[in-house]
Amino acid sequence: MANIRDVAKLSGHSVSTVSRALNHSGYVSAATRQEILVAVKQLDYHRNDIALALSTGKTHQIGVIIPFVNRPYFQKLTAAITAEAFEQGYQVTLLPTNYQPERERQYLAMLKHHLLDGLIFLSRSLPFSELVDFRDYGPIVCCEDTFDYPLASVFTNRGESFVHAFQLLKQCGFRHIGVTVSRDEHHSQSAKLTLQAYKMVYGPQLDPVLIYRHTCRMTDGIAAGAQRELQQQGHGALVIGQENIPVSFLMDYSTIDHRLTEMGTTAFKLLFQPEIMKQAISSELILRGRLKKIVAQQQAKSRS
Amino acid sequence: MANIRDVAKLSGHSVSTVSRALNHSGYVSAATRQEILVAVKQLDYHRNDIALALSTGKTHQIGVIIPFVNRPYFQKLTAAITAEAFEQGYQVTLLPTNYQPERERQYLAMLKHHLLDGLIFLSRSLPFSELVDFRDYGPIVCCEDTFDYPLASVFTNRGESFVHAFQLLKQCGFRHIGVTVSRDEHHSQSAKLTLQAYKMVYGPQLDPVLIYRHTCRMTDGIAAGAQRELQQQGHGALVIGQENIPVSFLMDYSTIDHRLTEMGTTAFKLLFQPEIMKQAISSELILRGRLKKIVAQQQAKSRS
DNA sequence: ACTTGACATGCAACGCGTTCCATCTCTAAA
DNA sequence: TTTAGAGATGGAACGCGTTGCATGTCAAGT
Repeated sequence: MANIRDVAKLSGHSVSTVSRALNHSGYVSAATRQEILVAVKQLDYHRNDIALALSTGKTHQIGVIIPFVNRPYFQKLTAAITAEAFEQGYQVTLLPTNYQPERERQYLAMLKHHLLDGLIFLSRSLPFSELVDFRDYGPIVCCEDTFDYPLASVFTNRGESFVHAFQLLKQCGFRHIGVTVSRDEHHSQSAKLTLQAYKMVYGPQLDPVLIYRHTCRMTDGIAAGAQRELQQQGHGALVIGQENIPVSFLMDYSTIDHRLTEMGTTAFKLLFQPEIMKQAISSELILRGRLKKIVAQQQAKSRS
Repeated sequence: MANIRDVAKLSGHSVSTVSRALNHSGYVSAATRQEILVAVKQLDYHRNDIALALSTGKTHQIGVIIPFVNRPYFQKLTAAITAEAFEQGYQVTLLPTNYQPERERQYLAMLKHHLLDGLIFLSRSLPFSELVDFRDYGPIVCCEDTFDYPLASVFTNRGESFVHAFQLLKQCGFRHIGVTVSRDEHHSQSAKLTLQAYKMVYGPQLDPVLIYRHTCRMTDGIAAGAQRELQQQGHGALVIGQENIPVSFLMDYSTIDHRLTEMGTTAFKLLFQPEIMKQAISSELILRGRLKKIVAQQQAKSRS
């Protein structure tokens, strides 16, 4: 593998001139540049990006901390981040944690070591206070509300969306509501928000029997599974899912689209806009199936 | 950020002794090691992994070349590779291509530049002949049959699985078969194998009308979509999908499991086992719904 | 008493691109 | 004619961990 010194030798110019010629920085005469390019071609020289990273202190790599790589929520976010990063000349490294704090610490250390130019947390088990300590080593963005902590944050206000969904259900006359959660409300932000929203709309008492636990192992369509069960049992209940995943269209149930693509894109952008600290993304309730009809009827009624 | 020389100075030992102490290589007395560890703690020293990579020529990063990050086939494979890589102390960088040859070339160059220790192709648009040129720069593994090319390969023998599936359908008395393909059979290995298998079982003439084209943009469950349509139309046809994705269970149709997790794991392992060139993974036909019943009846009949 | 080798430690080169600083030329302005 | 400054180029340090080689000590073996 030829290096820049080989090119310098062959072309008869100095290393610094070669570097300038290849980076279009500083002064290099047209003739010299030409000779250098010839040598580059002849030796099939390509810059060693590791050396560059050591020299400049920038790796053009960002890390995405992700609990599980096989959950659609995270996949959608990752896809969006990757696309945006690519656009900007950055590479994305996936950093799976299984929610193990030790792994998260390990990845944070990578930032410290200049292995990464930035870090995006899709979710985390470490407390915000611990993340804050690493801000000095590089930009960190969290894909959730970081409240008063001085940590860049992009998030959909899921709480509001949930309230909205429950209100709609109430208006449509639904009285018995079940909710599914992954971890309990003290560990899962999602669970907390869901239950809070329920209580805000339906009042503080929710029958514990109607809280269903699904496992983190489940890789797709919790709502889809519920929908299937209910259909098979001929039960009259309907389902509202999340993330507008394809199966929700196929199985024709309503869903809350949290605009994850926009969220991912924004997360990447925030890495390099330290002046913006918090960015909210608004989500959308997509009506389908029976719920859609019911809502349409309601609207028709209220109009007449 | 403290570096190894700072630690050497503070501890009163040489840089090489510090390096040896931290890497548990060579001889270092217990007392010296202790003093060095104290200095390390005091300075909050952590090794700069970029410098390490430059020095050793190993980055512990492998690249996964992937056309689209949002397709379940690739996601499953990626998840498996990532898990195995993590296990072995490697990091995975996702390299999305959209099937643009230029991007693939760019990623291959990363291998040349020692930015990556290895490269896994989940799919590609470049010809094998071009990939072969890069073998000297680092290990490359393709997740498809590379035939006579000297390129490491892990693949499920999809052709055989397809033949098996068609044979089963034929035995069960199905006469009118439709197939779906993404790109035409000259560009898509998958399409080619599917059509070949059909012809092998049902004879050379397949009604062109029954070849359905689906788009690459479709992110999930082509078979699921078909199943849905057929059900809605009350059509008697049944569907066989691929990859055993969760929706196939939910919607209760049969599927061919190509064992992608095993495939991904194997792909990673092959990077560092240059002696193994080709590795086949056998797939499995999972019967569900009506097809399962029909096959069961057939078996009962043949037994009696 | 002498050799051998395990044990311990340090020096300096290496990997490689970038960039500050010094030097030199030549032209246009004063 | 002198001079400032643009234009061009090279030298060398820098970023930082690793490792081959040289040097030195000390105890066990002969």
